[in-house]
Amino acid sequence: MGRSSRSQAEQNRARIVAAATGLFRRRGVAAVSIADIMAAAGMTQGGFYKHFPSKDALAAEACTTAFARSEEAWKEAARQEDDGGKDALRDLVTYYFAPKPPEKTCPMIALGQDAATGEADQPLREAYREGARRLFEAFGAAAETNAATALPRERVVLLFAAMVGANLLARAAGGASWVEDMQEIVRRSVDM
Amino acid sequence: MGRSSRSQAEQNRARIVAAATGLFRRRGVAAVSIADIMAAAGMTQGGFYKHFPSKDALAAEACTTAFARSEEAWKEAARQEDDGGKDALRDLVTYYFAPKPPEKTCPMIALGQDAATGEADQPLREAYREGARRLFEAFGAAAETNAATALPRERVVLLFAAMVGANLLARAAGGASWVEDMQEIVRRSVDM
DNA sequence: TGTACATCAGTGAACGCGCGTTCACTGATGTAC
DNA sequence: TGTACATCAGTGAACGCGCGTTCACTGATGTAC
Repeated sequence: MGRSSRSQAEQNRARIVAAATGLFRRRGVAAVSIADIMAAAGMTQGGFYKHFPSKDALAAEACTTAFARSEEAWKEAARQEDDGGKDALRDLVTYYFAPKPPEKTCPMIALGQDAATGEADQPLREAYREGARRLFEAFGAAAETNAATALPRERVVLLFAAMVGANLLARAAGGASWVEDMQEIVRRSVDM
Repeated sequence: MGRSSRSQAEQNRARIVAAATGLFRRRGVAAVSIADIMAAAGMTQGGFYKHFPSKDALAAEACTTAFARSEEAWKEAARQEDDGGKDALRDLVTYYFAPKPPEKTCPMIALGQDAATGEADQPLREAYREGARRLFEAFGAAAETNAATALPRERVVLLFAAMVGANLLARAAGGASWVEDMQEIVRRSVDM
């Protein structure tokens, strides 16, 4: 096992980022070790520092990736054609509340603790702010796709906050029935 | 320094729980060590296990305490007389969004990651579920104090979710202007 | 009430362990001629 | 194109450190007579 080619190394780096992104969305940054990440990427621990200067640097990059993947999925969900594309926002919220494997947990929720606890100027915090802003804008864009049923801006903002809050509680409070009711109410509120 | 009296020991135990409650609300359970807690309580590390069988056991108890303190504060805020007690829900939401020292962070947000990541039957998870349910009920009760402006149940549930979501984002995304707008919109939505 | 002794809350050092990071080494890859 | 050498991606063991937990010890507290 000697030196890898440039393109192989590039692929390996991408595998590390992908593995980290999934693990961080599952458990948060702090609860995942570099050994965990490298094992998930199919390499040994020592090679990590050939690609990243520190865990924090990877955390920031993986955070950006997590939000980018999430944003793509949101846009895909809002673009769905099964209702003629008329209820983009409803499709988005339905997708957001649908059961998903833990490595697809919403990064706003999964990385919230890490972003909140870190230093104010930490790259992770900046990546979180930027990523959350983009999700917020994607939500607003979905709300505007159908002019006939356009919602007032205040209602859109309220729905976004409610959607995030309901999923935080769903993740933390397990299958409590009042939380499931809450998700259903938020979902229905999009139509009103 | 020999044996403490029973009442002194009882006080010391309470100081450990109080210190842990504040630290956990600041940084979450995982990011706080027993050495941190015992130092904050003014004792040395070794004495911890004279009061608790493990960190997890303290975590569950401190989680219960965190929610109880939060519930008391909510009820106090909703009971305020400066507007004649007519807008209990508005007072509650205003209190919830008001800047607070980090050791008074909402436990639904601060402990969400720990509750979500832990085992399903973990005592911490159970304490979180129970605590969150009680805050939800306290919110509902505040919404019902003034029959003249009583809100439909669906609206109350939506507002609760939105309030929690807005504060999660405020904590994680720092002082982003769209998040501050969001808090203001949620606060105003109580009046409509 | 006073004395003798058992109890046990708190101390401070130590335990094994997993963490993030470093390092000497390997050998295929990339480069210079 | 072929040869000689420098580079460096990945390995696997080690580093110091802080974690949760354990333990021998101390001496004031609580108890029995």
